[in-house]
Amino acid sequence: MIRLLVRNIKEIEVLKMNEVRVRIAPSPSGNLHIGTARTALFNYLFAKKNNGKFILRIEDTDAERTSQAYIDNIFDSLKALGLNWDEGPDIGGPYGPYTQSERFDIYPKYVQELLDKGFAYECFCTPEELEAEKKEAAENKKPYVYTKKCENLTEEEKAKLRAEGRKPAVRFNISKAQKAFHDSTILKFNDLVKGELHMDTSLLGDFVILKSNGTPTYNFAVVIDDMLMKISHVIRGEDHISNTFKQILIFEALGAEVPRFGHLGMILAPDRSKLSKRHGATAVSEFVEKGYLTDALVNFVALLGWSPSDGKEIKTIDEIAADFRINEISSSNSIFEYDKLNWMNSHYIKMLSIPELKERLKPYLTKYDLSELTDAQYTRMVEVTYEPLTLLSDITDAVPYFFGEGVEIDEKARETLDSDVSQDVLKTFIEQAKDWDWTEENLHEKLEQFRAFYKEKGIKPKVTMWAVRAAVTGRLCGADMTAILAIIGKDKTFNRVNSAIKQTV
RNA sequence: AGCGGUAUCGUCUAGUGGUUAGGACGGGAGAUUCUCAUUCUCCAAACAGGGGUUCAAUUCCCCUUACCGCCGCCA
Repeated sequence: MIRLLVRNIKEIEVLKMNEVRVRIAPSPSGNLHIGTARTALFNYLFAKKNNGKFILRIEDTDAERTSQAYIDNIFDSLKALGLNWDEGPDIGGPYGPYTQSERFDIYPKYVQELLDKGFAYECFCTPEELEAEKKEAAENKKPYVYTKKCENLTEEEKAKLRAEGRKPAVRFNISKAQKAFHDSTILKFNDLVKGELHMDTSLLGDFVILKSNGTPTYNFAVVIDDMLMKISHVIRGEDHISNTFKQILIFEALGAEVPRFGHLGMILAPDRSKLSKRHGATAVSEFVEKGYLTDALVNFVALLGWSPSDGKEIKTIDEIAADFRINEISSSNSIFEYDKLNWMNSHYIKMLSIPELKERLKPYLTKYDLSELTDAQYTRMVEVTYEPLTLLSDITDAVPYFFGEGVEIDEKARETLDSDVSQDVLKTFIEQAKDWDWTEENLHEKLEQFRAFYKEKGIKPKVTMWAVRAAVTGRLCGADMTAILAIIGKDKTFNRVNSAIKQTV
């Protein structure tokens, strides 16, 4: 009985060890970047698919570049995208804290362990000395690697340097770790998306793991945190591949289980450079402000590297998760093209219900006085204007003629109004329409008759309507004319048409 | 410079040792419509180049080229 229990516990332990735990670890030195969002998405999808945990960790070891506003932005953006985390700074979890700056007292212990095991050593080189070495390497067109000058300092030498007031940094001894755990200088690992990756670690310089100010560097803090948080799979951008080799060695030096790694291709701007401000929005929050729907953003970004097995590209995040296989992700870079995102966004806008649209459009209608319209009129306005929208914000410029008394006439409309035909149409319109019953249903019928009336005179329906449209809306294209007239009402219509009619002496 | 990675229509991609190399966005043409848009139909558009291996290569191997990334006491 007891034996059975022990066995069960062991099995549970094994299961726990095998539990999928992934993380997204943004550094709060900016708003959540769309590329980071994609990495987060793939981590999230992988976790969901494998019944694992998705963890958020804030990497703020560099205090100078960190700000609370960025942290908030990261939280908000991730939430808006629907990438809810199971453990994180705000909600805690079994392996917290989840903010690196709050973990600073954890790291020294492991630095000491590495020091004790001989996998790390103190380095007293000054920034100036290092700079000189780098410069020399560059002049000789040699790749720069740290000289290991401080590797074998004696206690006396160290004491002397300390007495001079020098504060040491701690460097990781790559060759020692490599030798301890591998037969050659070649380090290999099997990447989840790229397959086997290898690297000659003798080409790597001993890197700093603890800065002279006592704070850990990224490469070290990441390993300690991933180890302590029992991260099973590290999915991140391929710009981290060279870090991965260093990090694997630290895991090994610490006697920790090495997680599995997967490296994603990068997202590039259309000019194949890094996606930056000059290409437009880069932060998720900027896209949202512009009127992109987070569902569309998620769907679009998932398609950068991943493709659905059934060929249907429009999918919810849950559907994508169910269909997600990390090894099927494309390992090449992909270009962020707005064309498809825009198409997808308009598609998602069309899938929104009218009540939902009415609410979501409101932030983009603040320059108008919505109280001019009844709820029924506003509903109708939305119904007849939402279809051509690419962005929610497009609504702003699509609806000015529903508001205010007069209307601004654009150039094309002006030209149209100036023609004799248009003037004739408008005069006739006033004459006929004054007796019309002003319901949309009736207007539809009357306008049809009105067009027929002119068609008999050889005037195309298009031309007839252009005159009315130009007078009432000030432009040549826009929503359904019948609906427009019904919404703005008879008085406004007449006022606008009348003011478009030239007064002849 | 060194090291690592990637290479299918313009873009995102599917796919296979023998296929008319498929889809989506974008582009073009047409239909519908009071306009713009929507919607629908149709069309054009790709295996980077050179060597191998093989009866057969877009697919496997090598080289070249191009592009991306990394070479911090940044993350």
